[in-house]
Amino acid sequence: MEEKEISQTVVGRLPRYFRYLGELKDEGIERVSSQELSDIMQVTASQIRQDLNNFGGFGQQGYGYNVGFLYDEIGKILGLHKEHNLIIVGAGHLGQALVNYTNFERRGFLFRGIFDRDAQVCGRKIRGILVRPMEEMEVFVRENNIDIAVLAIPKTGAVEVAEQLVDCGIKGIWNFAHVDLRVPEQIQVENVHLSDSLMKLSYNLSSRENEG
Amino acid sequence: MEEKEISQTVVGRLPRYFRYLGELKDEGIERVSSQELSDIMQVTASQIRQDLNNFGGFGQQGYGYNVGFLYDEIGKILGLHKEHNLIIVGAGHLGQALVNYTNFERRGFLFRGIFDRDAQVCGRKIRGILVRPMEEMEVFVRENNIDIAVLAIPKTGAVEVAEQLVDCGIKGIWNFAHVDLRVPEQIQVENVHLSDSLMKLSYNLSSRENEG
DNA sequence: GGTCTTCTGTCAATTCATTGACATAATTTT
DNA sequence: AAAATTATGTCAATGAATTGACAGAAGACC
Repeated sequence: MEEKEISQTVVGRLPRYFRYLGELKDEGIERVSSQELSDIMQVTASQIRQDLNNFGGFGQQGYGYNVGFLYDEIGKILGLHKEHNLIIVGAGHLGQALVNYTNFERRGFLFRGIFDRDAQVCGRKIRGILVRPMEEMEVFVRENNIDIAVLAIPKTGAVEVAEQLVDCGIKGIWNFAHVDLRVPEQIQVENVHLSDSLMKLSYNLSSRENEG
Repeated sequence: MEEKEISQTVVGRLPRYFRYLGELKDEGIERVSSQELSDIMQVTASQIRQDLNNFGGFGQQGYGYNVGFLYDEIGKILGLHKEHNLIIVGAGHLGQALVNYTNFERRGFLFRGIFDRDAQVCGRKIRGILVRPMEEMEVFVRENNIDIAVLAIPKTGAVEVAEQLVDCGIKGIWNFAHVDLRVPEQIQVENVHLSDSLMKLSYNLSSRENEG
């Protein structure tokens, strides 16, 4: 169905377009040109046109882009028109924080279950969702049509859990564990390596210092 | 002091090198060649050599790289030999999760203060650190030599808080708020846009489906 | 100590990403 | 209705990142 392979560089920019278009929409703005967007978003107009054209001609010469239409289209491209069933593995501070962040649900990412290896934590509820023992995970994933697993556990054990998840048919893993997962290529992994991000900031702080 | 500007693409890979070298070091391995690292890390040996050479000749022909030495050097490049004083703005679930994640401290990122606009939350302690009202933030930053602020607040208000932080001399912002901050160019901003990351995963899941 | 092997640092080639330019289509103005 | 303006989609040019290739330095071996 997809004509050409889209680079991850482009994909990485889509959510930002989506965000800005959502804001324009909320402000009641109906049309926008690549130049106007360029001014707002601080990227070149050429890049915007190039990026959007990967997915089709959404604009019209002499008019620009219809904000609502483009917003919806990018939403579809990002797969936000479908619902996703998620589980969280790891009910620690981070896992809890993610469950409690309701914006994901608003975009169709529905937390269906939470799993933790700690028996003390199991049985508790977080935002109304029961924390279950790890042993129940595989059956739960199969029975509840779960497509995304959020890995909010320490790196020890993350590889093993990822393997289990792959075995019971998960499609994607949102990985907060500080380790690289080796999974079959049809499984999508999106890493959020917080310490890497902080180190990058640290680098930029020092390099700035050294410049003077 | 820096000879040439290093691209953010390269900088973004440094923490990963650092992580793998740390693991090798922990395993007691003393030397490693770019080819061996290449096999472990799944990147080309050429890229590894190219990346490292941006910062100097750390290796030796016929020998490879000394793991311990290279680990330390990359640590220094990343600025991990210095301590950083951090504050967290926003004592919600995410802010708490970050404070409770002790690995940052281990790398020299020290949480010195937590701030929240909610009077109900102020006065509480999180991992021994007092939550203070926003009004005290500016003075606290100045008096405690804070260089990094972690923005763990909703996007409403984030821009304003960022401005305050810049005014009282912060050097870097680790931004978890879902908004782009406009700050003077000497201030470093590192964004962690979780929903963007999740949308990227969502895109890759759908595009994979469409391929068949 | 001489020979062989290993493996870096670096240059060149290639691939990928971004920017600039413009023909042309649709809109707006008069 | 014609002229003027706007702004896309796309091609070409430029710039950046990645990969490949190899001279030559250091280590390993005999």
